Amino acid sequence: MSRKRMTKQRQAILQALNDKNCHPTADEIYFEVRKKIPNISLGTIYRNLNVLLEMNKIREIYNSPKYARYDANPKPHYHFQCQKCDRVCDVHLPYQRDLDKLIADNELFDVHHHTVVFFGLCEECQKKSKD
Amino acid sequence: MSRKRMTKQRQAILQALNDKNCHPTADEIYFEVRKKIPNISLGTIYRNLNVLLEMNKIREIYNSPKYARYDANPKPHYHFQCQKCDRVCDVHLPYQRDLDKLIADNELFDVHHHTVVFFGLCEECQKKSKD
DNA sequence: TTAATTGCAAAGGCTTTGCTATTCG
DNA sequence: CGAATAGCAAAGCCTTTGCAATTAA
Repeated sequence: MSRKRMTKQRQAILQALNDKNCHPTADEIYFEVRKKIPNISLGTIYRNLNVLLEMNKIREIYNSPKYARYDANPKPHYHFQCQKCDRVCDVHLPYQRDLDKLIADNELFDVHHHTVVFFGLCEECQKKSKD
Repeated sequence: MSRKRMTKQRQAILQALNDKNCHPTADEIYFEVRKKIPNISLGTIYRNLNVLLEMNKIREIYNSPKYARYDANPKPHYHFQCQKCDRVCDVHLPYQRDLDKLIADNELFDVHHHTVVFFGLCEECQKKSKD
């Protein structure tokens, strides 16, 4: 990893992210930062977000897969995703319905359901990393 | 919603999804189904997956946002996403570290962490829907 | 000075869509 | 027969990347 600078663009992006209480998309950050740096480009936004991720200054929400995955079981249940091979499997932990109620009671949201995804290494990738 | 048919293509896609124990991407389904219907097109795969979603025969994993969202807080915590306006906010429920251990003890996965996302209506969208 | 970074524009990669021909019911 | 669906290809949309000019350290 190369030595990182703190450019005014990178500074402004981090600032914009800190000012938002909800979690913006790259595009929303772009519009926010353009108030201060009108000619900043969207490419710069994306590049800086990726640098800030590398530096562990920010997080990407969900670490979700870059493209859709489908499940033939429509009942709510939890998943595991391997961080190495991206495989997604079911997890045998019953759906915790009381969590929805807990949130609904403590926040102003009207909660319908929730999803849980565990991340780590699947059996096969654990074996491979021992080689 | 229009009256749905059960074409051999739709049938084969559903079959392929049921046969996989892990959760495939559209592309993986495409390659699987082509063994039976060699000239099926990727557009048909996507269109049918969307129809099957509408019919509640299958689920899309995560219901995650279509594009990345960023978070200035790198510590693990849970999120709420509004199903109407897509806004993503923090939820004040402490990270349940014991869940990771529970899964690691009961499955063959090496679990590092997990994410939780609650879905429902945010305060503003609840108000709007009363109008 | 010089390696990192920016802007711009083009390219990538997954997903959707328009159109015509087919096919299920 | 008529509406829904398939195939094909083009378009869309978010994100990444190549390149020459600029800038932080």
